[in-house]
Parts: sequence; structure tokens; C-alpha cells
Amino acid sequence: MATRTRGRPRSFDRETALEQATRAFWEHGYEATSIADLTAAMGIGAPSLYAAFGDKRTLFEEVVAYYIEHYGSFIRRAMAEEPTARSGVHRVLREAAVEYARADLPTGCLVVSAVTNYQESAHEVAEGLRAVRHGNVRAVEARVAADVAAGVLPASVDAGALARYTGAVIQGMSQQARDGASSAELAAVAELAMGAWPAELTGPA
Amino acid sequence: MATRTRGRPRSFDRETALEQATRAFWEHGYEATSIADLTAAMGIGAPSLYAAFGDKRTLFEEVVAYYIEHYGSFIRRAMAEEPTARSGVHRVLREAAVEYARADLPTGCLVVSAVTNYQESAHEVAEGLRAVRHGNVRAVEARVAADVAAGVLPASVDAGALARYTGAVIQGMSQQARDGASSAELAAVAELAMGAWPAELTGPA
DNA sequence: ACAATTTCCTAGCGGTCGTTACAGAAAGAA
DNA sequence: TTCTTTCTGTAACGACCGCTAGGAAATTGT
Repeated sequence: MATRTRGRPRSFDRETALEQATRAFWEHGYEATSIADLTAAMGIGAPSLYAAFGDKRTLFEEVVAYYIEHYGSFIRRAMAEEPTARSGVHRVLREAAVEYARADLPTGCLVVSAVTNYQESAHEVAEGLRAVRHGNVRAVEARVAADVAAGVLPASVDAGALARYTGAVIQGMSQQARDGASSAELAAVAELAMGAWPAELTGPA
Repeated sequence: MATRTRGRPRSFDRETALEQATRAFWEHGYEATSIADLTAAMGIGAPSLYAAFGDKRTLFEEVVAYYIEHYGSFIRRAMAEEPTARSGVHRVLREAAVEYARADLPTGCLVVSAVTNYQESAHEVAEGLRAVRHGNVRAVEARVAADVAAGVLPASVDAGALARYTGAVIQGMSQQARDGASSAELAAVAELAMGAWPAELTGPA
């Protein structure tokens, strides 16, 4: 590995540049972040950007993957490590309250807010993020349905509605963060939101 | 009134044009709606638009007022007509489920979604909408605090947190609507969301 | 040293942005 | 009619958009 290639070596670290691009898109969204904004944030010229990342849309898709991997991983981890849908979602909301209002990073969630308004040319980019959000809701729905089937949650629970409610709360927390809400305020929202969740059946001892 | 003025009469109805502009901004947001989009939607030329409404930002501010008056009035009405904070918010959420997913209008709420991402030049426009959202949350907070003071809601209720939670749910419902959720799906979210609200104290009858 | 290869910088492409100057058209006032 | 006033359509302004051609610079292979 790391075989030296021929030709002039790249003068910047690709992953560092990707990280800077992620923060730019995260803060201002897809359309409002221009190539000039990106080259300034990444510290490289436009031709270098296009050579290393392709066009703006391709770069953004890579940014989304990078964001999910590096900044959205707490969701996957919480759902994987917690035993039930309820405890998993509870932890996701608690951690989102912290992550969405960190002082050293852009606020809110890139997947939620980066492509809310767009022109026709960005339609497919918007659909991509929509698909990610939809997939997250469906994943929660599957976890809820599994708990219902296992008798952990009452049979009266509507898994789809509960999952969509959870998605709406996360999107709302993201926008509250972008509107300036603190981590403490978001944590209070998260705890309140869990009040809508049905209690788990402790089982027949 | 209706005194005929001198000069060539306007060839379009100002309020109709404002309605069309409202729908354009509602659907695509502030930045993604170009003057060309507006003139096409309004059926007038650019100079007529500028003469009748001022620049893009001024037009948008008038659109926001028009939207609140004509499409956001259900919120004010519900809070004014319902006796308690809880019943008022419950009705707002129920009606929002219908209003945010109407087939004959753009989905979601203009105040929530029209200026989520923006460039520096639109900073003040974004602040304007933020102020509207903040004012709505504060209004709910005041209603909750009043009910706590009147003994309708338990003293343990955090009025600020409950109001912010309600705002987050509305913003989440708006974005769910923009992601394609139906009125029925939003109504289910609304009912679930009310599960987080404390029950009212029926009083020592 | 010299060729081959890859990246970097400058400069500019065509297109769209918000906005406006200008001249012609349509009304009331004299 | 003629003047004044206001609106309308054409056409264009400078600025920025995403993107790229072309040549200089920096490295490896021979």
C-alpha cells in the first residue's frame, strides 16, 4: 500500500479537505454553499476540487456519507447497543440533544437540513437525503414492530406512526438547534418527547 | 375610496399576484425562488413586480404577513377559542395535520421551511422568520404558564420546555409533510405527540 | 538530463442572479 | 388635442454561479 504514484503530489490532505467541505455544507446547506465557499474552506483551488472530488453534487454525496459515518454514527450505535426500541430511541434523543448543539460544530443535523429548499436542478440531491431520512424512520419502525412481536411493547402500538413521530421529533430538535436552542433545552425536549412513548411491558416476571 | 388615480392603470390584481408569489415562496423557499420564477408565477414583468412590491426581500416580507394572515390563522384561532393551553395545542396539531398536507396547496409551513439554508445576504430575512417562530413558542409558553398559575396544569410543568417541545413537533410535522407524509399520517403523529402533555387537573369539584 | 505523468494556478467560459434604464402605451387633466 | 402621470415590455447591467481549458510546476521512471 501507499505506493508512491507518479506525477506531482497532491498538496493537500484529501480527508481533511472533505472534513472542511462537510462543515461548509453542514452549516449553509447544499445550494447556499458555492464552489467558491468550498474552495475557501478547503484551502484549495477549484480545479483541484474537481479533480479530487468530481462535481459539486458528487462531492456532496461523499460529504453525506462522511457525515453519517463520522457525525451520525451515534444513532446507529445507540440503536445497536440498546436492548429495546424504546431505550434505543431514548438514548438517540438524549445524545442528539448534545450533538445538535455543540459549540465546536455546525448545529443541527446535515441530513435533516441541508436540502430543504432547492431548485429543480437539485431535485435528485434532495431525493437522496429524503431516502436517508425515510430509511432511518423505517429502521425505527422495524425495531418497534420487533418489540411488539416480542411482547416488549403492547400490541396496540402503531409501529409506523411511532417511528414517524420519532422522526418528526428529531427533525424538530435539529431545527430548534439551528434556531439557537442549547443542549440543555434540547435535552428537556427529548425527555418530554419520550413521554409519548408507551411503557414497556416488564413481562410476567 | 377607490378614487381613480391618474396614469396608466395596473394590468393585474395586486392581491392575486401576492397570492401567487406566496405559493411560489411557500413551495421553493426564499432563496430558491428567483425573480424569474416569481414573474412567471405572478404573470407580470419584472419592472411591474418591482414597482408594486419593491425588491425581493420586501416582497417576501409582505408574503410572510399574507401567509400568516391567510394560511397560518388557524393557529391563532385555535389558541384563542380553546379554553386551555392543552386543548389549544391539541387542536393546532390536529388542524396542522390537515393544513400541512393539503393537495391544493404547497406542503408544510412557510414560516418553518422557507429560509432554513441561506447565504449571508439573506441573514436578516432568516432572522425575521426565526423571530416569528420564537414568538409562537413564547405565546404557547405564556398560555402554559397561565394554566399552571390557574391550577389547570400541575406546578411541576416546565412551561418553556413544554412550549419548545410543541414547537419542535410542529416543525417536525411540517418537514414530514414536505417529505410526503399524508394528513392521516400527520394526524397520528399529532395524537402521539399529545401523549407527552401532562393531563389537566380537573379541579376539586 | 530528459521524458512521462499528475497537480496547481490563472483566467475565463456560458448561464443565471437581482435589479434597473429606457422608450412606448394607456389613462386622467387641461 | 396636448400635457402629465403611471404602468408595461424589452433589453441590458454587473455580479456571481458551476465548471474547465491551458500552461507552469513538481514529482517518478529511464
